Amino acid sequence: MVSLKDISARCNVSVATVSKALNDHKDVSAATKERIIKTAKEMGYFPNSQARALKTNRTFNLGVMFTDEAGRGLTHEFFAKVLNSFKTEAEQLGYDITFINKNIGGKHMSTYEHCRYRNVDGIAMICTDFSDPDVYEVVNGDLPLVTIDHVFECRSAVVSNNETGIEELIDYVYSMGHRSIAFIQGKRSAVMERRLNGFVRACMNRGIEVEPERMLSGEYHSPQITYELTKKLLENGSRPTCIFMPDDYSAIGGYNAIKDHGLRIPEDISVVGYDGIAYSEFLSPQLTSYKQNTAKIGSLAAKKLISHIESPATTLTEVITVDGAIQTGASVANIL
Amino acid sequence: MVSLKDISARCNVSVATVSKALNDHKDVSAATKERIIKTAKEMGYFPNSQARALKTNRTFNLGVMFTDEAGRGLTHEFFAKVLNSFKTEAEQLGYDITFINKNIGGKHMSTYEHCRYRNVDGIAMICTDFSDPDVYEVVNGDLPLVTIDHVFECRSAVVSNNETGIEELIDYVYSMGHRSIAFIQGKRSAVMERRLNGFVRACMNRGIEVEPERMLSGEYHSPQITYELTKKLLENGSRPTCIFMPDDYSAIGGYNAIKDHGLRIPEDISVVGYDGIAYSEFLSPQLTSYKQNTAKIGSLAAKKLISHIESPATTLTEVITVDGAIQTGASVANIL
DNA sequence: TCGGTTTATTAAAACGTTTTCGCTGCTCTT
DNA sequence: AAGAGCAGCGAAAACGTTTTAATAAACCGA
Repeated sequence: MVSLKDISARCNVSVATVSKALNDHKDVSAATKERIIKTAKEMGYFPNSQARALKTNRTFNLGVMFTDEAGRGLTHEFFAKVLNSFKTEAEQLGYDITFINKNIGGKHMSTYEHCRYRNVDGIAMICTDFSDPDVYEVVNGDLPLVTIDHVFECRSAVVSNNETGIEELIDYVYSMGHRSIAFIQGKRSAVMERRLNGFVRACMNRGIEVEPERMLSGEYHSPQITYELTKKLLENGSRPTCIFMPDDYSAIGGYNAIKDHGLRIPEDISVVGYDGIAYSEFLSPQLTSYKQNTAKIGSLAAKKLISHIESPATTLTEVITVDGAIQTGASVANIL
Repeated sequence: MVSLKDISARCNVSVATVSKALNDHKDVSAATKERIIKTAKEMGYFPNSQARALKTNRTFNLGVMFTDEAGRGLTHEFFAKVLNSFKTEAEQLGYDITFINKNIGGKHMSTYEHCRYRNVDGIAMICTDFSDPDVYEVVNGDLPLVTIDHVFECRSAVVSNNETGIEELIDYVYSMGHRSIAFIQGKRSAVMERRLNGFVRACMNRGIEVEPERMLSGEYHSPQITYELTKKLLENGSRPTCIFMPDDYSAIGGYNAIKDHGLRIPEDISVVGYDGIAYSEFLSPQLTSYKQNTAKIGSLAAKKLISHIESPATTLTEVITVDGAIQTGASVANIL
C-alpha cells in the first residue's frame, strides 16, 4: 500500500506537507499542492482510515443496532426500508455504517463496549428490543444517539406519527359509516401505546363506543396470531363492521380468517392495516392502510445523528415526528 | 479512554507486557498475567480497534456489497434473509460487517477503493448488480471474496441450486398430471439462465413440449409486470394447465391476473412460485414453491469467506451449491 | 539596511497498539 | 564452576496519519 511517506519521497517534500496538501490546508503553495495531488493519484494513493482515525478520533462510521429476532429485523419491510434510507443518507454525508452487536466472536462484549471498541462516531437504534438492559448502557453513554420509533429522555428520536395516523384512519372509516370498530393491537410497546391512545381518543371524539371485548392484544408481524384473534373476534356474537389489524403483514392472517369464516371483504366486513408496505397493494381486495414515510424517517434520522456528531453545540435534542398518509384500498366498504 | 499505557503505569510493568498478558502470550508469568487482566477489567479497558488494525493489518471487518436498487436490496426477502444469516454467522466468528458503497460523502471512490480505505478483511457480494463495472475491479482485486448466486472464475461462490430446484418442481407438477406448462421468467441473469436450463432439461426428460409462446421473459420481484404477462398468457388461445412464476413475490401479480380473468386457482389453473418466502404461505390458496435455504446460504458464505481470510493456503476456491426443498401448498391441482 | 511580517516548509511528537530482539537472572548439565 | 538453556520482562521500532511548533525564505515598509 502506498503511504504518505512514499509520496513524500517521490515529491521531495516532507510527509507533513503531503498530508496538508491532500487535505487542502492553506499553508502549502498552490504549485506543490498540485504536484503532490497529481503524483498521489498516479501512485494510486488512498488514505488509511484507521491511521487517520487513530489521530483524529473520528471514524466516519455509524453503528446501527438492529436485532435479528424472529419476525423483526431485516426481514421486516418497515425497518428494512428505514434502514435502507438511513444508509443512503449517511453515505451521502460521508459515513459508512456498521452493524453493532454483542458477543462478537464468542467474547462477551456489551453493545456499548462494542461501539467504543469500533470507535463509531454515533449510534442509531433502528429496530431494537427496548427491554434489553444493554440498551440503557448505550442511552446513558456519551456517544451521539438517535432512536427510531422510541423516545428516551434527553435523546433525539425520529418517530412516525402513530397517534394521528390511527386517528386519520378512524376519521376515514367513520366517514364511510363505520361505528363499531374492533382493534387487534400489536405487542405492548411505546408504538403500540401511541396507536392505542390515538384509537381511543379518536373514537371518543367521534362518539364511537370503545368496547373492551373488541380490543384484542396480539402481536406485530404475525399472520398466524392475527388469524387466531380475528377468528375469535368473528365467533363472538356482536360482529364489528370494521377491524383494525396490527399491521399490513399480519393483516394477511386477518384476511384468511375472514375468508375461512365465509365472509367477504369488504361487503361483509371491512379491514384496515397499518404501515403501507408494498405488498398490501397486491392483496385482494387492496388493503386500506396508513403508509408510513419510511424514506423520510430514515433520512431524517441520519441527518439528525450526523448533526449531533458534527455540531453538538448547535444541534438541539428533539423528537421529530414524521407524517404518513392514508392509502385507500378497497378493503373498507361505504355502509352509509 | 484507558490505554495499555495506563494499565502499565498502574501495574508497574511495561506496555509490552500488558499487551502480551492481554493477548495471552506465553512469555509472561501466570501471576502478572492475572494481575494485569484484573486491573484492566477494573479500569474498564477496551482495546482500540484501529490502533490494532494499524499494526496487524487485520480489521475483523467484512465488507458487504448490497445494492439499493428498486425492488432489490434490503427489502427483498430472499436477500434480507441471506444477509441476516451471513451477519449472524460472521459475528459468531468474530467479524463485524460494514456496507460498502461508492461515492461516499460526495467524493467518488470505487467500491474496491472503498474496501481498501476501510481495510476490510474480505468482501461478500450478496445482492449486487453484476453489470456494474465496479464489480470487476473487486473480482480482479486481491481481497478475499465470496459471491452469492453468481459465479466468477477463480472465486468462491455460494449458489442455490436453481437448476435442480426447477427440475424438482417440474417433477412435482408432472406427477400431478400437468403436461402443458408456462414459464414466466425473471430478468436475464446467471440465476435466470440456470432456472431456464433446468426447466428445459426437465421438460425434455419428461417429454413435455416446450412451446416458445409459453416462455415469457419478465422481471423478478415485480407483481405488476407479472400481472401483465399472466394476463397476456391467459388471453392467448391455448391455455396452459400450470404457470411457473418468476418468484413468490411476483406471484401475487399472477394470482390477481388469474382471479381478474375469472379463473380459480387451482381448479382452473395451477400456479407455482420460487423462493419460499414467508408470505407465500399466507396467499390463498397457499402457494406451491421451492423454498431456498437462506440460512444455510448466508452462513456458508460467511464461513467460506472467513476461511479464505484466515487460512488462505488450505482453503480451496469452490462453488458451493445449497439445496432447497419443495414447499407444497394448494396452488397445484391434481388433474390425473 | 534593517526589523518585522508573511509564506512555505519541515521535524518531531503523538495516537494505541504489536512484535522483535535483547537483557537479565535462574536452573540445569557436565 | 562454567557454560547452556530458559523463563520473564522491557526498550524500542513500527504501522500511517495529523498537528504543533519551529525554521527558513521571501517580501515590505520606513
